[in-house]
Amino acid sequence: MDRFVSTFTNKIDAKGRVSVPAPFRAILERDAYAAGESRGVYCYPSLDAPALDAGGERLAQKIDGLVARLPDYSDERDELSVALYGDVQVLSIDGDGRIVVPESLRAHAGLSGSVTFVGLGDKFQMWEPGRFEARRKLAREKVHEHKRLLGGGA
Amino acid sequence: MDRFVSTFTNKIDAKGRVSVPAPFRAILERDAYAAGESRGVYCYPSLDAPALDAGGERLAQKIDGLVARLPDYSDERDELSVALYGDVQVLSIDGDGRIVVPESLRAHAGLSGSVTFVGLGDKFQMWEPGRFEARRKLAREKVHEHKRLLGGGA
DNA sequence: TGGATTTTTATGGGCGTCAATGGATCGTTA
DNA sequence: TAACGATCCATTGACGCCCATAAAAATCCA
Repeated sequence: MDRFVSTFTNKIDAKGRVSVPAPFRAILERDAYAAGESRGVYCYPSLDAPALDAGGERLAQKIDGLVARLPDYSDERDELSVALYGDVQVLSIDGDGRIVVPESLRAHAGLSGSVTFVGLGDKFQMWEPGRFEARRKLAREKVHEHKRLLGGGA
Repeated sequence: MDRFVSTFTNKIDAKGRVSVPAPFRAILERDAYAAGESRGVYCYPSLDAPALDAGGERLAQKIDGLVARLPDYSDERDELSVALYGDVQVLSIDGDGRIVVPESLRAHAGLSGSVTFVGLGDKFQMWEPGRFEARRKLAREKVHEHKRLLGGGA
């Protein structure tokens, strides 16, 4: 199973378009093909970061799974649905591998000039480059702290 | 199976007409075609929110299913039937993809200038934009609280 | 190994189509 | 005939689609 890895930074042009990094695109395509669905990127504001979460069909099905566990027409289901489906935007990839990020999403992540794509395994995130740099630095430090806990595995 | 996803906000004109977002329309059409039924939107006041629930044939059949589970002529069945069927309006979509929301429904959701369409998987809701924003915020907080319970999925 | 060539990516711009919206027309009915 | 509903028409702006250029990567060949 393919995973999103590495980070790439691309520009947003005057029309709000951004190229999805080619390696990510390849994964999305295989993913969509496997699910028999049309291509499309599912994108929503990250719950705990000034960034956007995104992924393909596999991610969409994961969300379906969460909601489907709850009984039809229950309050919990409606609430969860609003938060999960309601915030999701389906971005289509044009012939040149680009997407348009709507204003509402761009605002949440503070995106303007360029975007940093960050692979996270079964999904990826989109960050304002500056903010991501800060976050990455912090993450490095934490990893360093926890390194001994990992017990020299990989 | 197609799902209603994303949110869209459209205007209500002087005559009470609103454009149904094109992606939703596409789903409704496929849905109606699959069921061999004429197009039409089933719409009723949400039971637990100042909003309207709406959907196509698939939603109608789901409601049928809920009611059918209860024994014939039971009080529960009568009550549920009234609650679910009683307030349902079948709205027709005109040639330009618009529906007219009747006054009674509009009152329940407090709709006036514009409407926010919220995809919830197998149905969608129509909200007064301001109220929806509040609801969405609340829902996100709840999801955030329960995130670990959900197994870190989304 | 080094250099040349071909292929993929990223990015910018132009253009046609479709969706959203407002207004007009026509028919029906009270 | 006035009011309302349904169908049709027109405008505008957004979005999808195509092409052009340039940079980078991969490939090939001497």
